[in-house]
Amino acid sequence: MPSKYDPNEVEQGRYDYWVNGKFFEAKDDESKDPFTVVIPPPNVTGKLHLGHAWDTTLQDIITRYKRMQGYDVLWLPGMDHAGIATQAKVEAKLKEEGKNRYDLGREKFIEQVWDWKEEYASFIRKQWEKLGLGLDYSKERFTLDDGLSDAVREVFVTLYEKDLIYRGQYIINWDPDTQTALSDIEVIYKEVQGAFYHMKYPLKDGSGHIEIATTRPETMLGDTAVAVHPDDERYQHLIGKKVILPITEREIEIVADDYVDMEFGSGAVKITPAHDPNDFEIGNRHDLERILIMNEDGSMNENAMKYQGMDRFECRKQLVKDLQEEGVLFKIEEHHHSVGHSERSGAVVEPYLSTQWFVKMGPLAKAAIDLQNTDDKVNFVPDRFEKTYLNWMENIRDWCISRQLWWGHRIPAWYHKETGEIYVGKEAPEDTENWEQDEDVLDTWFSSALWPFSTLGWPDENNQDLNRYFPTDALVTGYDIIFFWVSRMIFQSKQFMNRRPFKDVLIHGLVRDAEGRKMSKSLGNGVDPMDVVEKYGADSLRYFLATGSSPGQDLRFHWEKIEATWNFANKIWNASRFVLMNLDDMKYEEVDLSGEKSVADQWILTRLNETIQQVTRHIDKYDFGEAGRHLYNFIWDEFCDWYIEMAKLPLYGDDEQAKHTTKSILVYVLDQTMRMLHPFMPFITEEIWQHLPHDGESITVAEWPEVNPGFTNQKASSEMKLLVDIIRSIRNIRAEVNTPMSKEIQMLIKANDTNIQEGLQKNRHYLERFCNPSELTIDTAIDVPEKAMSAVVTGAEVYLPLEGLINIEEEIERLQKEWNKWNSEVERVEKKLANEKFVQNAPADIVEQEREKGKDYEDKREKVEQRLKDLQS
RNA sequence: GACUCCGUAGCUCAGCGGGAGAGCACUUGCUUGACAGGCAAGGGGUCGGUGGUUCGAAUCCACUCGGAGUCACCA
Repeated sequence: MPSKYDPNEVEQGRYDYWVNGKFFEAKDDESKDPFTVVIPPPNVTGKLHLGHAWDTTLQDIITRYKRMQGYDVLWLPGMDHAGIATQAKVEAKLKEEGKNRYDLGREKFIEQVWDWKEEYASFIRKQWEKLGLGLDYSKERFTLDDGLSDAVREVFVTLYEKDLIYRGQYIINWDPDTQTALSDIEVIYKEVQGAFYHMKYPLKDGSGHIEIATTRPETMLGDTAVAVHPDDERYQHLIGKKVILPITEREIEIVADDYVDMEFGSGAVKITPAHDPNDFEIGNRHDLERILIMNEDGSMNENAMKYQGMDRFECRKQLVKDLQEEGVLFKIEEHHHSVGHSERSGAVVEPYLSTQWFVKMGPLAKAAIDLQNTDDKVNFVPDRFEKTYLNWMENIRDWCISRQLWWGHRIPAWYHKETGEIYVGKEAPEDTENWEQDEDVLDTWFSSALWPFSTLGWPDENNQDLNRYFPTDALVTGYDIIFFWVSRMIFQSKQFMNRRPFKDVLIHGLVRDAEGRKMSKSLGNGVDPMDVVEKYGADSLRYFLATGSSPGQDLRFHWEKIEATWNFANKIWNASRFVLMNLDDMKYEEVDLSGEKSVADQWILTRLNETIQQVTRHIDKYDFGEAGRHLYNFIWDEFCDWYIEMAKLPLYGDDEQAKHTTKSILVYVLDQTMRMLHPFMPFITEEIWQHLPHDGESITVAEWPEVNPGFTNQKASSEMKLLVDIIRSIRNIRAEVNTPMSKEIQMLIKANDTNIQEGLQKNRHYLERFCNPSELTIDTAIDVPEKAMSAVVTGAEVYLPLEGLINIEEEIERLQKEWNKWNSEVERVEKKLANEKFVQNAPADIVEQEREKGKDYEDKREKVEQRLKDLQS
């Protein structure tokens, strides 16, 4: 093994070994409990970003952990066809070639998209490989697979038959760029600096005019009324009268409607039922005409008269100019307001009258909300996101699911060529020549909503996978898609499986750049996860992602942190190198922990137990950060800094029995530690595990460590603590008086009692190795030399006669400070214990702890005080 | 307008009812037989503010200041 950890070397070929060994495949093993996770299917539009890397790393940790715990784990991979996004990419590619999708025709175009899909799918699989994800490729799915498409049709038809899907003419969000309808959540509202245009519409009877204001003046071409509040005294006399709409010269009526806010603007509102959702409602109440004034591409249509053919924004400019000249438009105010933009294309979304398909959300949402009051509820982690979810569900509106695209699931509805009758079914009507299928496809999220069960074989209810692996156990995703996906999976699963789709949903945040900004193409601040893997290895990236923040919080990307994680990996690498170098070809069968153990042995085994307990507990709670920190501290601060150093004594000594036990413990502890670290850092742990004496083919299927109560030894722990305290205090003094470790000095240790003295005698070899004394005296009574540095630890005092090096005044000053420290501690504890309420109310063990601390502090204070007296006399 | 999150060491973040922690940065020393990307020792914080609950608050509650976000409304 090289002395420097080289991730590329370590990761090379490892994934193939895992995949070929089928370690990641669900075993359908009835003797084990199943544990299922379905991957949030990435879009086949492009490459994975750090957000994906984070999301999948968390899932990999969960599934590797459960697999090691003996579950029959299924982690199902797959991808999403991502309707608008993918189609847009392919259309952009065509545009470069000077073509568009209509040149190709539907069939040819879709063939091209499939080519694109295949290309990116293999790219994504390559990235999953680089990240080391333990996916079961034998069960990989794609949202447009036959089975999943079958599920989509089944759901559509069933909901239609239950009146939960309907077709109708409503105001929807229209994206004139991609020329498709969008659902409410695909619209992003952005604050923009716009204008408020004030206009006067003349009354037909010539008795004056009525003032209205709008932010979208071009829509006036489609106005079919002006509305005022029925109680508004200013306008009482005008209700029912007609105004002449400028430009078009159409007569429109002044109507009264409660919707109008008297306080806002002039209190009169122009009504454009075909271009505004509120106006649409008002139009329905007053039976108003709906005049559409735009084409689907955002240009003005024939109803816009002389503006026909102009783009909507160009029309706005020209119209404003014309209206100003006519004196209709008399004021333009600056106005800050939010305007909807297409999530995909960025185009300003047009509220647009259109015939579309909708999911009636009321009953579905109610069932999903009610589910949360049952034992079958979805457990959100962190739980605050349940509130986010419920808030949204409670205020949900019907879901527009048809999209004017070609790439996606074609809506299973046919229209009779002559009668116009609608037929909805999984297959085309038999007399197919008389029918035309709906041209549109379904919202991508319509199919993703079925993902947890459609991937497992539904609607075939006898499917084995479905029966064994559904409901799934955990879903991991970012808070940004709770509405898009999580909530929709819940209500669809409730509707079709009558169960929750997953027990737990682990919500994480967003990856941001070092300054806390979102990573975006326009800012150019994105980091490619593959670059990180290239430079520092997948293990470093994964450990950073898993431990860099707490559940639900965002995560800032810092190269320095990745580097720090690499250092950790390098530390592990070298510790393992040390262990391996000292094993002398020890075989797995030769590992033997039954021999007599040193304090260090007993201590490290005790700490290992505690670490197993903590790490397991934290992973169970999805607290990967805490789990990682326990491992980090155990490996670096305890195993490397102390145990390995202490193990060098027996290893370099000639007690063969002790040597064998030490080697066994090194192997055992390292093995157990590598297992716990494996879900976080799969590559390096597998590499090390393979080098260690081991049993089994791969650490991926090794058993998760369990606490061994026989190994916990508190007495050894306190003996160890005393040794560490003494060693530290001596190092401390050496540093204080600039006496390097290489220089031998005399050491006197005064033990508080004979027990302690015997313990220290037994372990004096450690003190000799770590402190380098010229002479080491351990006794309960010692003659304290006049000129000496001293330290007080729990159970003992340390004296280092350092004549010539010691500055009495400085030493007195130092001791004075120490005395102050102990004194304030004593006072604090005394005050606490003097408080009757504390003694009465606090738990007994806490009170007892305080009493013991108090004794210890008093003892230390007294010893420091005595030392001060000696020096000052 | 409703809701949520964050404010802890110079920086990035843990901890979330019983004595302030980590990584990086900083200071000093070290050719210690795994690692100088290392080892050893150290400096550094009235845990945003004010009240309250409690024997005890960084941790729970209320208010408040500052930052971020989600949803709704926006003629």
